[in-house]
Amino acid sequence: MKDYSVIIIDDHPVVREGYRRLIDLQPGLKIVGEAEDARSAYAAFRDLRPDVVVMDVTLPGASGIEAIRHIRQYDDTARIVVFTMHLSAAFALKAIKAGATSYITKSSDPKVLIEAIFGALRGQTVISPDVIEAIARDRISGVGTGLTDLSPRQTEILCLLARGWSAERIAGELSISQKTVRNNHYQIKSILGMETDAQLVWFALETGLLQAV
Amino acid sequence: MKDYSVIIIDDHPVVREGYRRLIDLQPGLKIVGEAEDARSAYAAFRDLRPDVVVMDVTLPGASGIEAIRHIRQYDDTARIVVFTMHLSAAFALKAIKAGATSYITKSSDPKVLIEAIFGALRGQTVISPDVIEAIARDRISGVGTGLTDLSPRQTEILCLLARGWSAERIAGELSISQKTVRNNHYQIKSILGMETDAQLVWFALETGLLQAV
DNA sequence: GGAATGTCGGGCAATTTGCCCGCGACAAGA
DNA sequence: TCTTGTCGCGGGCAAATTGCCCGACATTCC
Repeated sequence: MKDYSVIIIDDHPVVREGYRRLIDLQPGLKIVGEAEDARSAYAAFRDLRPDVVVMDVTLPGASGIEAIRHIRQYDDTARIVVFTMHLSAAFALKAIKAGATSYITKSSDPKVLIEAIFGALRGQTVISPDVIEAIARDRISGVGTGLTDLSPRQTEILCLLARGWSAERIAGELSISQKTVRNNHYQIKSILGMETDAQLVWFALETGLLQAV
Repeated sequence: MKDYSVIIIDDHPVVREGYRRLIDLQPGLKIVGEAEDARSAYAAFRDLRPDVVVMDVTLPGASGIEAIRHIRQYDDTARIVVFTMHLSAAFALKAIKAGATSYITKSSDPKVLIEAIFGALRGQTVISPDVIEAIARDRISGVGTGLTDLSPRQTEILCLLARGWSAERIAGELSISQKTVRNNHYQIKSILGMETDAQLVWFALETGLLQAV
C-alpha cells in the first residue's frame, strides 16, 4: 500500500528534523516536501499535492493563517494540520475558520500529532486538549473572543494602538481627528473591559490581531 | 573514545526529537538526558553532569535565564549552549551575562548548532550570525539594550506596568505611593525614549523581561 | 567627608481621559 | 417612505493624569 504523503512547513530547521523523526518513521506516512515560509508553502502544496499539510502558523513573511486560506482556496479538500507553540483559543479559532482541519500545540505529546494526521486523512478535526481547555475558559470568562464586539474601525484602531502608535500618528494615518482616535481608544477599552493600554497589547496578541516578533 | 555527553532542555517534544536527530546521530556526541522546564533542568544537570547543556530560554515556569544562572552557580565550568527562537540582542546578552557559553537561534542551519556544541567543549563562545547582526543594529541605533539604563526598581515597575497593572495596583503591591509609580512610569518612558505604554510592552517582550503567552 | 546614585514622593501647569452629546451616512425592516 | 439601528466622526467639559521640576534620605564608592 502506498504511504500517505505529507509536507511540513516550519521556519525552524530543528523542528523540521523533529517532524522527520516523528512522521517519516511512522508506517503509512511519508514526508515528500518541506517549506519554511508562507509563500513557498503554497508553492509546495501546488507542486506536490500532498495528502496532508502539517504547518506552523507563525511564519516569516506572511501569516500562516493567510497561507491556510490560500491553500484551501486552491483546493478546498486540502487537509491542514496546524502544529504550533501558541496555546491560544483565538488563534485556534482563526486557523479553523481559515480552513485548518486540526490545531495541535507543540507541547502536546507527539502521539497527538500523529493521531491528528491520521484523523485528518479521515476528515476528522482534532484540537489538542490544552487548546480545548483554553477555548472553554474563554467562553466561560468572557464575551467570546471579545473581538466580535468591536466594529471594524475599532479593530483597526486597536491594532495600531497596540503597535504603540500615538493617537496623533494614527489620526494622520487614517485621516481623522485625534479626538476621534481618543474616543475610539476609550470605547475600545470600555468595550473590552480593560484598564490600561498594556492590557490592550496583550489582548491583541492573544487574539492574533498582532504577532509577537 | 568516549562520546561527550549532552543534555537537552526544551518544552516542545517535537523539538527534542529534532535534537535527537541532529545531536545523537552526530559522532562524538550523545544525549544522556532531557528536561522540559527550568526546575528539572537544574536537577538533570546535577544528576547527570553532562559535558554540554543545550537549552531554550523560554521555558514553562521559571525563566531559562534563571536556570542558566542556577546551573553556573552550582558548577561554574558548565558549558551551556542556548538554542532559541528569539532573535533578540537583549535576550542574547542576558543569556551570556547569566553564564551561557553560546547563543544560537532556531532558524540557524543545524550545522551551526553542532559547531557551537563542539565549540563549547573547547570553551569557545558562538553567537549565530543573525544575533550578531541584531546586536550590531541595536548598538548603532540606540542606547545599548536599554535595560541596562534602568535601575532595578525601574525594571521591576516596568515589568508590572507591561503586564497591564494599574498604577494603583502596583503601588499596593510594592507598598509605595501611586505618585512614585507614576514618576517611575514617566522616567522609564523617557529613559527608553518611548511615547506610549504599548511600546513599553513590546520592549519588555523583546528584552525577555516578559514572555508572550 | 564628599560625590554619585537610587528610592521615594511633593507640586503644578498642561494635557489627556472618561463620559456625554449630536450629526450625517447607510442598511434593514415596516 | 418612514422608522429604527448601527457606525464613523468629532465637540464639550470636569476630573484625572502626565510631563517635568524639585527636595529628602539611604547607600555605596572613592
